[in-house]
Order: sequence, then C-alpha cells, then structure tokens
Amino acid sequence: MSPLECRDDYSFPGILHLKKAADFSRVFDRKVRAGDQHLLIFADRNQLSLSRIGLSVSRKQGNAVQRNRRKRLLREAFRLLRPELPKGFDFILIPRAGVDSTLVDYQRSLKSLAIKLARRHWPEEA
RNA sequence: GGAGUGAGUCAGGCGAUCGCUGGAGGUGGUUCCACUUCUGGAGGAAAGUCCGGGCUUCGCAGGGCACGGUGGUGGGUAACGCCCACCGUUCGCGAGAACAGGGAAAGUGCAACAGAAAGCAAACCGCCGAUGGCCCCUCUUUCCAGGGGGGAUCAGGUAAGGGUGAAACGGUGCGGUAAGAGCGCACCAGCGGAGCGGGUGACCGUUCCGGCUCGGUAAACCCCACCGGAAGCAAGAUCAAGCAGAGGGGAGACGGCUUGCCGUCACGGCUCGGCCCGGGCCGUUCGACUCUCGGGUAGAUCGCGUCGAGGUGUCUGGCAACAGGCAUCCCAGAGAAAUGAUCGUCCACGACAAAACCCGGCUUAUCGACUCACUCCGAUU
Repeated sequence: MSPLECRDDYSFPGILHLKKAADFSRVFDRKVRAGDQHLLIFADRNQLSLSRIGLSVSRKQGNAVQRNRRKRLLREAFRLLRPELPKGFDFILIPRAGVDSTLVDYQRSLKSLAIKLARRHWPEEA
C-alpha cells in the first residue's frame, strides 16, 4: 500500500488532515465554495486518490472548549461519511457561528455540499 | 440544634460500539508505512499574562544619573510584589478579618459641597465691653465741676458655647477673668528628649524632664532605603531543496561584410534509434554545461518531556512557612494542533473552563458535594 493511500473505512488517520499552510491558501484562493445554515465549505481538487479536510474555526465561535467541540463534531462527521464522499478533493470546513448544530446536522450538510462542489469541478476535466 | 469563622479535599460514575494520539513489543514489505498486542493521554484554575525564576541568544571594566519596582520586623525560598511567624493600627461580642504598614518640624501642591474660616492665621451667631470714647437715666440739697451706681453703644477683647463639615488647633475638674483662654494647677491623652527593664527585631513596660499641643493627604510630586542589563521557545541549535551570489573548470579556426549575423569545417549537449552510420534542434572565439564555497528561504530534525527547585509514603528538626534523611514511582507531549463521538443506564442531573518550553506564586471565573478545627447563641444532662 502506498503512503498516500488509505483504507476506505471509518478510520481517520493523520494523512487525511490538511496541515500545510500552502494547502490551505491554495484551497482558499480557488474560491470554490458552498454553504448552508450549518457549514461553509471551500474545495479544490488534489492530485491524490483520497479526500482531505482542514478546519477553520474562528474566535467568534466561543472559547477554546466550545471551538474544540465544533472541530470534533466536524471531524466525526467527516470520518463517518468518508466512504460516501467524492475522492480527490481538499475540503476546508467552516462552521457557522451562532448556530447550535449537532453531529447529524453536520453530516447532512457535509454530504450534500461536498457532492455539489465535486460536480462543479467536473467541467474542468473536459 | 441554629448562626458563623478559618483551613483543606473532590470536580459525574459505569457499560457498549466506532475513532484520535505518545511510548514499548511483535509481524509484513529494503531507510518509511501498514497491521496487531499492551500501556499513558487536560485543569484547579490548564485562564488572565500581573509578578518571580530556570533555560536561550545578545550585551557587559568600575561608578553615577535617569527610568521602573518594592516599603513594619524576623524567618522561608532558586527567586518574588509569594508564603510563615510576630509587632502595630482599625473593625467584630467572639472564632477571626482588613491594612501600599518608611518619611508630613526638607520643600512644593491638593481638599467638591457646606461653612465666618480648610492651614495660619482668622471670627458668622454668641459672650464681654474691665480699659478709652460718646449718649441716656439716677444718686450726691438746686445749677456748674467732680465723684458713685445702672443701661445702651463704638473702638476693642474673646474662642468657652452654637452652627457647617470627613476633618475646625487636646479632654475632665478646680482656680482665674469683664468675658474668656494651658493663663495657672492636678490627672488623663498626644508629641519630643533622657534613662532603666524585656525582646534578635518591629516594639512593649516603666520613670523623669520639656514646651504646653505642633491637622489630613506621599497607589500627589517629592525625600530616604533596598532591588532591577535587554529580549524572549516565532528564544535558539543543526541539516537544507529552489532562487540569487562568489571563485574555478569549460568545446574554435578561417572567410565575408551591412559589425553581429551569414557560410565552411571542427567540437560539445539534447534528441530519433537496440547499436553504428546518419538526420534534427541548441550551443561554442565571454560562454551551454559542470565543480567548489559561504550565507540561507520553504521544509525537516532538535529545543520538547525518563529525571524535574518532580510526585507519593514515612521519619527527624522547626510554632510555622520549610528543610533534611530513607523508601518508592516515571505520570500528556501535539504541531491547521490528539486526549473524542454516539447510544444505554444510574444519581446529588454535572459549574467555570482545555496544556503549547518548564516551574513557584498572585488574581479572576465556578453547579455543587464533603472533611477537620474553632467561636457565639439556645436546649438538655
């Protein structure tokens, strides 16, 4: 198994985290985004056979404990949905402030928004 | 039992499923990853970043000024603005609590409102009006002069009483006086000086003397004593793509002219091709390509968590803070940042809040639960 591949199950190892500042600015600069009342997602294609996520939670979301809670819910949503999501993308998830979202809310939003963003990238292939 | 004071402890539990991360071991693929087993994985404040240290880099003869900080005494400590004990003042019936607690007779400044007056002397109401002046009444037989008594008033005296204020230049009594006043005296309070006794000391007790009394404010300037080199883990150390720099090596001659291009041959690199011949492209008489060097960005590794001013237990010294001895344990270590999510269940229905180089403190936030010691009140024996 290559280092840049990963089993298609409910695990969530470190290589699926978006870590480098360069990756973050690349996705943000692409300016391809979609959102609803729970989430705002930026997306860009990567050259890998898997999808990665990065999280951006601002100070407006509350204190450190509340921000941590949001990040954990978002990671959990991604982890549980990973087999069903499009591959080969980097996503940046930004939760909406002031909304009391649950894990189920985030799962639902992540799935529909990710599929929507993936479709928007397909025309570039042709 | 009720009310309270002071120390201190804990910070939802259990189970199931799916995950994350550090370490150790094993298996598999040749330096990295995957799988697997065991094991560790947020706080009392991790917070605010307000002090003090360690550590790191830079700076540094010595002294002074400036700036900043601290401020009862004696201890503790690596150090502190922290802690302990004690002293003083104030508050509380008390257990106890609070104190930025050096200097106001070195100087400068400040004090709203009220009040006459807020700092060195003054006087609003009041009291007096002895002394000096003026006026009235009266007595001295009548008028004048003089004298006695009484009243009013001006000059003046006074600060006891009233009133204002957070604060108004000691208190009580006797004497004294026109009225009064430390004006005099006694005692008390306060201040200063000298002595004696106790204490390491802050201070405490006590005796005598003095002038009789001198207000508050220094987290206002200031004065005095003591302390302080600067910046911080994005500190800093090592390795180091790319790009840029310096130095070296590096394949050429001839001819033409419009003087930087063309032509001929030669050589070098790349390419077509299994290879040779050969073809194509680019380059060579200041330059393709290549070597070396120093600096160093992205990035990586270390710093960084096995070893610490460390935790737990126990003994010894000390009133205590704490120190020492012995035994024992290894207890988060990320880096866009792990320590979780969901469900079930129980109960007192879960507050405030999450490490980011590491320690010692302080401050602030906090649902509640509990332990120990002590005080006051009440009841009972």
